[in-house]
Amino acid sequence: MARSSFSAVRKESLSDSVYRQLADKILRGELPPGEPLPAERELSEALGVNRGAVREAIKRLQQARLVAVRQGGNSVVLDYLAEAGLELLPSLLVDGKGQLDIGVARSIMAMRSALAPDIAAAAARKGGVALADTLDALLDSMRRDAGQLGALQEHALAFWRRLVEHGGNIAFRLAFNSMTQTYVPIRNALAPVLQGELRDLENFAGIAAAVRRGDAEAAQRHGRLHVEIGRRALEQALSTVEAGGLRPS
Amino acid sequence: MARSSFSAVRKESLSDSVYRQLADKILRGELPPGEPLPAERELSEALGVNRGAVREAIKRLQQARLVAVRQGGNSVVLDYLAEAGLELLPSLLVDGKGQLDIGVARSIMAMRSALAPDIAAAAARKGGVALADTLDALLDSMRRDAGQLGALQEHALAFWRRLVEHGGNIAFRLAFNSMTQTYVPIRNALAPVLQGELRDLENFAGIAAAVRRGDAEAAQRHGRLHVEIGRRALEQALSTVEAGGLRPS
DNA sequence: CGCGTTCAACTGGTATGATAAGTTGACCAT
DNA sequence: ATGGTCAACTTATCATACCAGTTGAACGCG
Repeated sequence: MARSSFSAVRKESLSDSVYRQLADKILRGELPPGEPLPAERELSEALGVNRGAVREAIKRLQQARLVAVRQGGNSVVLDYLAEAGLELLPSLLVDGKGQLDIGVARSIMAMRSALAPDIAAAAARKGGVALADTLDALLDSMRRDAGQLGALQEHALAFWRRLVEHGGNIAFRLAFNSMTQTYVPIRNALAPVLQGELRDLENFAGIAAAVRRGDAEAAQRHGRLHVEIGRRALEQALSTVEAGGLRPS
Repeated sequence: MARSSFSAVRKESLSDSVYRQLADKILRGELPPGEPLPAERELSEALGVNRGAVREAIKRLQQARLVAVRQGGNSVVLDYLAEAGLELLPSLLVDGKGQLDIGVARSIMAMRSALAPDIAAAAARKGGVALADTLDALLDSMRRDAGQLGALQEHALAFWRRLVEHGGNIAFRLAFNSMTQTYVPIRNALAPVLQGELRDLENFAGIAAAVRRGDAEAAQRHGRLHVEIGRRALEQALSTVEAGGLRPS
């Protein structure tokens, strides 16, 4: 019995489609910073949709800081490298055609390496025994499903989610959300690459034990060792492919 | 002669206003997760605006992952702690009434402490002499404006911006953007608190020198020492006020 | 020529009302 | 209990106005 023989039918609204098209053009550089966007009326005619749909899409581009809008003048494209927030990561990692950007992947792993140790440390400071118990339960699940990479992956993600939920740091939590949303679409392609990290139950256990003792420093150390395994593995995998391009999911 | 005796006139569109109102209700917990949003027609009537404005606002809420929308049913409020991305930080730090959330401020400083060292390290690896030159120029400006906290603050922000621009890590860069957008609205209130860090030209110089040598480890060390100054200072300031509440700008 | 004024032709912002399409829950027949 | 029907919701989309701010070229005055 497969985990999901069926997948949700995709339903994309018109404004979603318009947003994706415009965002993709901007992120690919086809619409460079400073370039004025076509008028809403032009766009709606060119795309064959109502002007309301175009306006909704442009409002979202504005929120993502991809364009600046002002009444009376055309909307202009902004420099997303200087303006956009972390929520843009998923669109940057895999572009409109499903191609994976290796530089972005490297960047994400580096950021993960920077944050994960401190997430573990914060959890150790604030989590307490209750958190340690749920972490131990997850460790049991990991040991039970040691052979199934996909299951291990889910458990690992849940492990980190617990840590970040109980660390009391909302910035870490939001950043974790952004990174998770980037990770999930490509997790199947990533599982074999990260298997060394996924099977590193030693540091998972080390973190759990450190949380139980309230030992922030130990949690930080185990966290750092753990994610470095994955970072190195991905680094090696990327440098061999470097131009091939993995496919999401 | 003040730096800016005039400020830009604020112009908020109707949909912006609707968005802020709804987002504030959600972030304050007035509209808890799972709660269905009023129908678009109800909202437009209650707020006295046309339905298009409401729809644009809801599209933005959807993009921020504050609500889930599906045709035929009411939109429902999501749990932003579990869904939203880092771009939500500014709205969380200072709420609709301009009150500053101390826990959020602490979180941000912790995240800054986690990222800054690695940002400096990445810049040292990739920046080269060209970056070092611009950093030295900024150092000169800092020494020249040593007495003016506001100017120092601008220079420090530019210093870090240069580092993150040349580190070649787009995740760091986007996260930096998100944090900067959080920082700017309250920077005037923060300047006196962070003055110890702003006047720490020693570690700024250390980072610049490390960049010139391509010494990532030294850059990381100086970066860590530097931001820890500010983190400790804010920690102390917050624990004394703890319930007072600073005002932005 | 230089410089401000005017104004028509843009742009986005708001409003109204109609129709299509999907969801929900009560009701009913089997 | 199960599944079908249907009316009353909801959001999605559309078309067409008109309001409001920007822009640039044409104009006129010194």
